[in-house]
Amino acid sequence: MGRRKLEIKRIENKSSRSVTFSKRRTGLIKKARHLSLLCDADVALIVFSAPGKLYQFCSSASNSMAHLLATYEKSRLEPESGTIEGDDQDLELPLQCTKFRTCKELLQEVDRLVEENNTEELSLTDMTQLEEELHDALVQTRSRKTQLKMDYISTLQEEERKLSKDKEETAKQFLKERLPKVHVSCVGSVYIASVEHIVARVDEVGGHNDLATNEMNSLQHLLTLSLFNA
Amino acid sequence: MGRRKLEIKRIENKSSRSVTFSKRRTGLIKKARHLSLLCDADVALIVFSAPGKLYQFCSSASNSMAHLLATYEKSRLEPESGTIEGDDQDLELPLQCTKFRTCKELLQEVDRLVEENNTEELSLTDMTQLEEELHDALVQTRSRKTQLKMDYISTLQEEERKLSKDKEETAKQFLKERLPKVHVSCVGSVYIASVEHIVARVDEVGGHNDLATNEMNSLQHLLTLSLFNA
DNA sequence: AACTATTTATAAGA
DNA sequence: TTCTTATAAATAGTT
Repeated sequence: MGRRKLEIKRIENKSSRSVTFSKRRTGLIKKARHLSLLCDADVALIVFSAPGKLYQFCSSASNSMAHLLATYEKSRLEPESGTIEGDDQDLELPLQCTKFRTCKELLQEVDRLVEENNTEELSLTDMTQLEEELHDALVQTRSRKTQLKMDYISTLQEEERKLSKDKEETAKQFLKERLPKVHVSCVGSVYIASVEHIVARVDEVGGHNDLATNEMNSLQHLLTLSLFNA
Repeated sequence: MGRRKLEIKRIENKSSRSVTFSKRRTGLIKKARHLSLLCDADVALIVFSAPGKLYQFCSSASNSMAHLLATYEKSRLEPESGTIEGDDQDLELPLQCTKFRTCKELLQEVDRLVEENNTEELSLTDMTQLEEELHDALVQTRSRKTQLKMDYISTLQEEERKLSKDKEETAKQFLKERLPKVHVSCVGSVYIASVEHIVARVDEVGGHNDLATNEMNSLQHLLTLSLFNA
């Protein structure tokens, strides 16, 4: 939408790329805000410019970007819901990468290629292919590492929920001992509803964070899995 | 942009809200993709519909949503860079919340309000105000909890970087022992560059995840901080 | 930073 | 739901 139709591919001119980035980023964040306001949706948007500067938007429905991301992490553990757009390299890479199940096998492959071309040069094509395969393995490894971190976050959250429940009853008892004065003075249901609202809220506040040592150990286990075990 | 101008506020009609959500979500994801393609930017978009269904987009520049989020978490630890749009409740709440530094003080405040109005009702306004303050404290607490998790992720990542460095030299030595055959057969600089590229990449692959127990303990410390200590 | 000719997105209607 | 179309909104190239 402008003076002429623009092909959707990388803008080579650095200056116009930067101007377009600025304009479209603004527009995108605006549209994200409109979507969340109009449709009561929860939206998080993260943009890194090519030079690596961060821009972000998060709808007010969630407390913060961090909170929304936590919700996202929880939800992605239930893969039945939701759709995914964009490049999902996991769909493309496994075939190539299964060749290199371990770092050892990868190095053996290097050996094999070198030995095959004993006195001859390893062709540039061979090297490029190998480089690509290494890159793919690297991508997969990073993805796996990140996945492990995400999994751990959900472990944390589960632990947290358990502890919240433990404290729930205590907190409820505590407040109920102090609030009967309010109940006595209430003549309608409005105040009682308010008080119970507060009790419910304090229950939520009551659950704070902690960690069991055995959870720690299981994480350590997860994270010491060896490379390429996708 | 349609038959008439639309006010940007929640669409009350459920059916048109749903239709609008569907259309605008599609448009938003399309624009996110265009921004990433045109401007070489890295974009992550997460949308939850009001009923809680997840939709997401992630640009191909990042390996995956998980990878981009990890990058995001890293970058938000360097607060000098980037801008934040959307509701940042941290900017508004601290003044009100400092009143309730601890859960104990909060409960004392409930006591005080109840005693002030001994035989009289606690006014609805009082209750609403108290409710708001409790809510604010809750929001702040959640935000703090999430921040602690984020901090821990960066601790993980730092530990990981340290271990990567330790393994770097080992991996480099290992590959250099096996690759001289390639160097010998190279007549130009092209192949050497390729080989060194691979070495550099394998260095990256070499650094895999692990955890020191003392890091665990320090996390446990962080997460057992009491409520309302913002 | 503005401007404005065009393209693109989409609200309402079919 | 999906398509159509009138109109609003975004923005590419220009100043």
